[in-house]
Amino acid sequence: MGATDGDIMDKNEAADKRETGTLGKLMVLLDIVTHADSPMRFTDILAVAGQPRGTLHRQLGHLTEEGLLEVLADGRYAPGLRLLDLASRSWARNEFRLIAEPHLNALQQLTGETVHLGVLRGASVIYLDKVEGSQPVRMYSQIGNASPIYCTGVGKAALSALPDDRLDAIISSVLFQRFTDSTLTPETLRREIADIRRSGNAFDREEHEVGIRCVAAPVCSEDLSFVGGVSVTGPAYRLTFERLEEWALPVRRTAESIMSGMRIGLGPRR
Amino acid sequence: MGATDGDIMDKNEAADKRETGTLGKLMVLLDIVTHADSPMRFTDILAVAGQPRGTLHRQLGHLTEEGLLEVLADGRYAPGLRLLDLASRSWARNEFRLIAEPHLNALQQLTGETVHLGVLRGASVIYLDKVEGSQPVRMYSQIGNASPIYCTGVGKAALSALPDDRLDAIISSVLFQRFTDSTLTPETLRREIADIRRSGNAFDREEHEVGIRCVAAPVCSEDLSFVGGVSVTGPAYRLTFERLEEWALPVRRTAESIMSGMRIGLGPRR
DNA sequence: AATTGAGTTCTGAATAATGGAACTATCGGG
DNA sequence: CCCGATAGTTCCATTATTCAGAACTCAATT
Repeated sequence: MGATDGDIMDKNEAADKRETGTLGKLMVLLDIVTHADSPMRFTDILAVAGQPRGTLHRQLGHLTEEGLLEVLADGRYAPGLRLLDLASRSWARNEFRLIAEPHLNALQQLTGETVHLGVLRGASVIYLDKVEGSQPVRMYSQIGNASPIYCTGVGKAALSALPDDRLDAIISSVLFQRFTDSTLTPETLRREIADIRRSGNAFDREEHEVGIRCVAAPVCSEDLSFVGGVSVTGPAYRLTFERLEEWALPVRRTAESIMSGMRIGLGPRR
Repeated sequence: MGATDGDIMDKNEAADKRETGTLGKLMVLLDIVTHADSPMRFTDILAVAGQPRGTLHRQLGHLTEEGLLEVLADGRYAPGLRLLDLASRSWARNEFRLIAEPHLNALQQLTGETVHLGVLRGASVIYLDKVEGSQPVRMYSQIGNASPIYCTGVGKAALSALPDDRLDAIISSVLFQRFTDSTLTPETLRREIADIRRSGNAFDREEHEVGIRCVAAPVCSEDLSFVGGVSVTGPAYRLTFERLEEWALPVRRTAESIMSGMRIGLGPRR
């Protein structure tokens, strides 16, 4: 199982200067509960939320009332079903995903491996879509997942599309966790970004999970409102280094197709 | 393409007596935007939200700031990526889903058809999980989807587990849309519910989509904090009426296994 | 240049959130 | 059975946010 990262988008998320008032406070709670490994009791939340008991109680009540949280039989709080409902709609109609979909399928056909579309959010990559071969594998298990940016092909590809100031801001806000022997550090990451900018391709050589490699290429809109990447991922025994090189170009081509689709689909304000 | 229902959980959702203050108002907006077929301009939202311009502007600003909404290049509002992030976590750790998973897989193996786990939320069914055969079909396209309760096997199974008062409340709050020639009306639904209670199985005989049939059975926790169902779904040419009968028992067995798993997993307040 | 439409900013007044304390319920000993 | 904890809920005067509407900016239209 791929390590899920709990603590990556710390500062970028919270320390945004602007305030969102009541909503912001509630979202902090929602994050606490959804990030927990298992449902939390009132007191558990109280300990980390740093709010007076009365206040917390009302806030959790409101979140529950709205279906964003759920109270289990034993009183513990878990994420609510409304989230699934909201997300499924948000996913189904996502413009970028819709534009990319046919190109992702084509790339999957060509390579026979799993193809991903990911997008940068804060200091994480969120997988927007995934096209697999024939195996009946759990799909939701990836889509929507937030993954670290410094050890996934899509993440590094996305970073390479950013201007230096935003790149620096992100790199310094992330804490680098070591997943495998090959996981990058801030310094090696910077060097790699330079390579990616030159070649147009990012690679993941078992940097996140042993035995998993990928080739990726950046996909972004002109105004950088969308910054992400496409990738082809597979097991190391099939994705030899030659294979990775061989697919570098098709992946880049796919990225370009998606980008030109975005210009058509989003350019004219219909 | 299966019809997606926009307008089903009207009253139950909104007319809940309790107020959630600021959060409630913001969630209404979020619903408006996520329910829209395409991104909405400020003025579009203004028209349906019934809020003063200034107020709406700030509210949308807050939602955007939190990543729940996104502002596209042309200023239109679309659902934000944070929703995916929240939902993926909420799904991955959902207790009921985790308990049901192995049983769903077993049922899929046995029947070779697609197996669903759904749960009642308000007056809709939300699909919590789906196990398919070999076809590489889009999974997210179902999970999280809210479907009508009166014309899906899982929906009818779930209803049959409810006490009469809650059943009545739901039936009267839903507006029955006619999807196919076989779609039920409030009256025929009530009659069917009675059948389901007797036999333990719900069927969908092309009531939602022509050519699609299913057998389902109710799954619920003792305290009715979870009310849902499992189903086996497939094309009419494979799921003959004899087949449906043949699988009625295995589906019921699966439902029972899940329920006993829930008693073990949820009973003792660990 | 004048008009309309779309979006943003500002303000005192209205409303909802806050936090502390008091209250209740449940549990584990002694 | 009672005591003291621990856990969760309710209350209410105070305070901070949100509200509504008007005034304002900016662009496109005529």
